[in-house]
Amino acid sequence: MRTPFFTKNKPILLYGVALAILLFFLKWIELKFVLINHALEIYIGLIALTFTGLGIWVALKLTTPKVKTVVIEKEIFLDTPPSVFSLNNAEIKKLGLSNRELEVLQLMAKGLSNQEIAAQLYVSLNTIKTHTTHLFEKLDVSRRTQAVEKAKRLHIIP
Amino acid sequence: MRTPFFTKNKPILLYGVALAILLFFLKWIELKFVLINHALEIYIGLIALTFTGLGIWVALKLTTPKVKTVVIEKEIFLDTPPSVFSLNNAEIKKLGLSNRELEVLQLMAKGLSNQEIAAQLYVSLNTIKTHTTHLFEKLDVSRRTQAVEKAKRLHIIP
DNA sequence: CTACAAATCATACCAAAGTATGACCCATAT
DNA sequence: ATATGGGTCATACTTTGGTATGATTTGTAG
Repeated sequence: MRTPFFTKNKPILLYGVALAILLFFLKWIELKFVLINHALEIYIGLIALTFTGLGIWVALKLTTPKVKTVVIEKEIFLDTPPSVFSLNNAEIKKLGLSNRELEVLQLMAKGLSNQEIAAQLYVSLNTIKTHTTHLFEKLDVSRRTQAVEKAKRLHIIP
Repeated sequence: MRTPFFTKNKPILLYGVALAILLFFLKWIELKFVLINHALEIYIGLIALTFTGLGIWVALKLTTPKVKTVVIEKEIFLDTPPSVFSLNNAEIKKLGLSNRELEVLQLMAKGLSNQEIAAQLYVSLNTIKTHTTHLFEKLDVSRRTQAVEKAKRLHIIP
């Protein structure tokens, strides 16, 4: 990033100009005061005062400000936690659920009856009953509501 | 809170002492330089330099440090949205669910049988059956799995 | 006071869910 | 070739769930 010369050295240039003006001013004062005897102390006092002020001004202009970094934590709420995909597949394998059993489980979770599930999958009611029996054994439950609850808890189904 | 006098005015006292020392120093230089003709410019230059330095030093000591505050917003993702309480209560009122019906619904969602729910609530199986019938009417469903699914969808239960 | 909703319980019946057992087909791994 | 596991289906039976109807009690709002 290129910073223009003037902008970058502004304080220094200002200092130079101010110094030049002051020197002229002091030369003028000198001419006035050399005529008056015993006025050297006042002259020096004025110089001291002026340059002290100049020093203060320069210091204030040149000091780089301290940077204070404040980190504000902004909470963002998500209703879909991004960790759903890896876990469920692992659980399905661990439980040994077959494809068909998984399909039945998903329809079961939607609240469908065995009859409705059978219609959906174009198989007989008895087949669905067999699948549900196997499902309950593998999930270690005895009722469909428990199966759905456990499956959701294990992130097998959304 | 009481700040000790010395600690509070330390820079000012230091300035005073430094000033006193400098004045003595300058007086000594003056005695030396007045003997040399045309040395006034050098003398004044030294004074100017010295007091500029003094001004800078005083400024740096006295000024409260400039603080530039940089605010960085850090996003934190949470998976529990806090908007669950107002909505469900509104839904419960809208559906006209009674306290007891809600209790039954919650236990139902855990996968408990009517028998188990009855035992939990210390009432008879028939009572639970009555509650579930009312629940199904109000939720406009015909099976417990559907009731649980719908209740979760409406954020009535976690 | 009374009308009403909530909560309780009962009896009876039908539908759905769940269990047990056995059988068949088919692809795949041993 | 055969053992294995997934998927299919059936029969028979038990348990649970759900519906219908009616009754009692209690607290509360009009």
